[in-house]
Amino acid sequence: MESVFEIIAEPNRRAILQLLLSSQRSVGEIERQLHMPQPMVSKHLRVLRDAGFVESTVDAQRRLYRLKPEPLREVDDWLAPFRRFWSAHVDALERHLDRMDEPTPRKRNRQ
Amino acid sequence: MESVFEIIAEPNRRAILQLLLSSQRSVGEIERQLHMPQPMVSKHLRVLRDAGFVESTVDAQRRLYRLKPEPLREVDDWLAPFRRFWSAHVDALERHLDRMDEPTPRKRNRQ
DNA sequence: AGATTATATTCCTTGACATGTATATTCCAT
DNA sequence: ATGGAATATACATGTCAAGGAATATAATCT
Repeated sequence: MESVFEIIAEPNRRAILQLLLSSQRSVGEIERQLHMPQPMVSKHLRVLRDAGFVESTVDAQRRLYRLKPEPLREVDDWLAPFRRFWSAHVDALERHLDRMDEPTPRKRNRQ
Repeated sequence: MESVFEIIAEPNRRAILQLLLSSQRSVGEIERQLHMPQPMVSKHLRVLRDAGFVESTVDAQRRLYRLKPEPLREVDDWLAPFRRFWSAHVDALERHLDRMDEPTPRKRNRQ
């Protein structure tokens, strides 16, 4: 479980991150708002914390978790070169790129 | 294997998508450039095609695969609300949000 | 101190998926 | 038609992580 991508592949973890967008939360709050069993919340938070997505603060018996979104930058960076592709005239751009670096210039049938 | 996030969680699939950024490629080209066995390439391409990440064109015995990055938009959209968090003054923003929606206003020790 | 609340961890099971090997399919060339 | 190249599929295997149940740890309150 190293990759940032694997970590956000889990829907519950994404839900937790989204929940933390608005404010920090205790484990119990997350548990209630997302309707997940408490051990499950703790386990996902552990993964998120180890990967640097969240950090925790002690408040009595509670642990308050807050967002630390730096790791998401890696996803954003990976995504960057793809953005130009969905910039409206996708088709034109696609075809332009396809003309470069033709493997074998031959007749070609659309499937 | 429904989720866009799960699909790009696989490193080889991300590599294929990145390779297709510059130009369309045949399966054999992908195989050679990424040093992956051919069945593996075909299988990952199958997943990517089913999910709408790529489309294929027939060229003799070859299949040319090209990028179709629309599904990545979902990732980009999900990422959007997090972007403001890494906008330089992360700390200030964090603290601001933490002041809202306090669970129980009590003394709080930094961990 | 004992009871209660809040969170973390351990153990176990199960399912999903990536990979490898082998084989099937399809198309081209001679 | 036969052989070979390119790609896809089928089958078997191993791994890994998510999920559930139970329990451990830690802090609070009376």
